[in-house]
Amino acid sequence: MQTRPKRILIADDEPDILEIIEYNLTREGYDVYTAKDGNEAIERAKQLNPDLIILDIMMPKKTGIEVCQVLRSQTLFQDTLIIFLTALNDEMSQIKGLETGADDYVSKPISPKVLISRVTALFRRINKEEGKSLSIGNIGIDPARFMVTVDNKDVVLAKKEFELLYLLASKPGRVFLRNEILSQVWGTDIIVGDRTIDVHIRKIRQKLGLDCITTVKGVGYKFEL
Amino acid sequence: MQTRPKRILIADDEPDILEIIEYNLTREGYDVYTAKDGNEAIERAKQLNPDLIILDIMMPKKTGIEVCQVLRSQTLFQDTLIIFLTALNDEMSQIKGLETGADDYVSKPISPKVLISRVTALFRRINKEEGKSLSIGNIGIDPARFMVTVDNKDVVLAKKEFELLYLLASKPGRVFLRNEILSQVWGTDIIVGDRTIDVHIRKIRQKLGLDCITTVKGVGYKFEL
DNA sequence: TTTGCATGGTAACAATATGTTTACACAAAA
DNA sequence: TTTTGTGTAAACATATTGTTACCATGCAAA
Repeated sequence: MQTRPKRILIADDEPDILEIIEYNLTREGYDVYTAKDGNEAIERAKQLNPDLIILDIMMPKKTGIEVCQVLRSQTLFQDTLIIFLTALNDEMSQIKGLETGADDYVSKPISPKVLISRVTALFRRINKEEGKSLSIGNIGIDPARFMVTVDNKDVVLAKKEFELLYLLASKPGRVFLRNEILSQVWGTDIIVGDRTIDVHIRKIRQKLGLDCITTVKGVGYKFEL
Repeated sequence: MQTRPKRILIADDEPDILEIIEYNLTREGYDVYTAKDGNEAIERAKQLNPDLIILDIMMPKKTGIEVCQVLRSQTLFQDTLIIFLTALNDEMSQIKGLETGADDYVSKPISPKVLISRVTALFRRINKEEGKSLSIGNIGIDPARFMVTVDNKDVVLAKKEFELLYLLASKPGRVFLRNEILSQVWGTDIIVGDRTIDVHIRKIRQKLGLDCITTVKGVGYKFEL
């Protein structure tokens, strides 16, 4: 299924950074557009309706955070992906503290490889959410409605629970290592204990009322009826 | 599928940092080596051929960036992973870091947890080589599912059992010495008794219900139908 | 605001699967 | 026969996971 190239808007006031990112993302097959300050970012976002916006925090006219807030207040950009570029650690913590509605953060200095991997990861995540519902045996998983059904009866899962189940069910039978699960569901930077996975697995098993998740000791978990 | 421990070279002129990183990564099971300036880093890299090099930017003799450039110019280090350690706000090194082809960066002050998570993430990304499934006669061995099938019936093996079987089956007919088996499945550091292999072999034979592993007395074992 | 609830993370402990060693029987070779 | 190596079962130790309870947080309703 061939889709149109994803449109990416980058806003940063440093031409070097802009150029490097543009070069790398273009090479990956994206349609890349640029803006060099906050106001231009908003303006171009409106005319381009990009799939992803990469915002530097420190920009003239409007900061990335302000841009994000402006955009998020409009329904058009409700689902647009936004990545923040941050230079400083305290910026990072500041952002994370705030409810900014960004989908990811990348700190400077930017490694093109890391950025690309984050971008593709984000698009992949979105594709999954848009992907049609999974149906394995008597279990239905509908990312669009964020719902799971067992024997056509609705089961309500919390966010993390759902994401975890969806990940496992996306490749039934395949074993997911604990590491894989952590980075896919929790992200690479977030550090949580090992027991966390167990607890969520348990909750899923409990709520679904059937044993569709198999433990592979010393390795990970897999979805299996 | 125990692979040899990944080799990591850390270069930093601050002994404290070096020690903290070394301690944490060693505890994670990596083989860790250190260097305290740029020249030593290059030298040790050449003799060790590490899988990952962690370079502080600010070092005597040669900066991390220079080290990176030197190494990257050689085909041997073309695919070696490189992580930069950067102090905050170091704009210059940021820009140059981008051009030198580092795979990731971690900013100081260093959180061991974050560093470890980045390191494992990097290795995982590189490790796309998931073992291939084997199929010998009526036996199927699928590392992705961590499953063995005999006549299309699933057989559940424990981790070590699976790894052992996978090793033997990877080269049917070939005899693996007890030493080889130990180092491949258990690793070089771990010391276990001789009977341990026997016991696992026995469990595999038992679970598979057929004799596909042949004993070569005084030598080792081989997989054979 | 306060309250209550849902969520998610963690610690502590229990339960269980797995791995290792021991001990000994047996078979083959010297 | 003696020696050496291997198979087997059971005991033991350990690692891994399951489970529960508790706390912090955020959010929504009152």
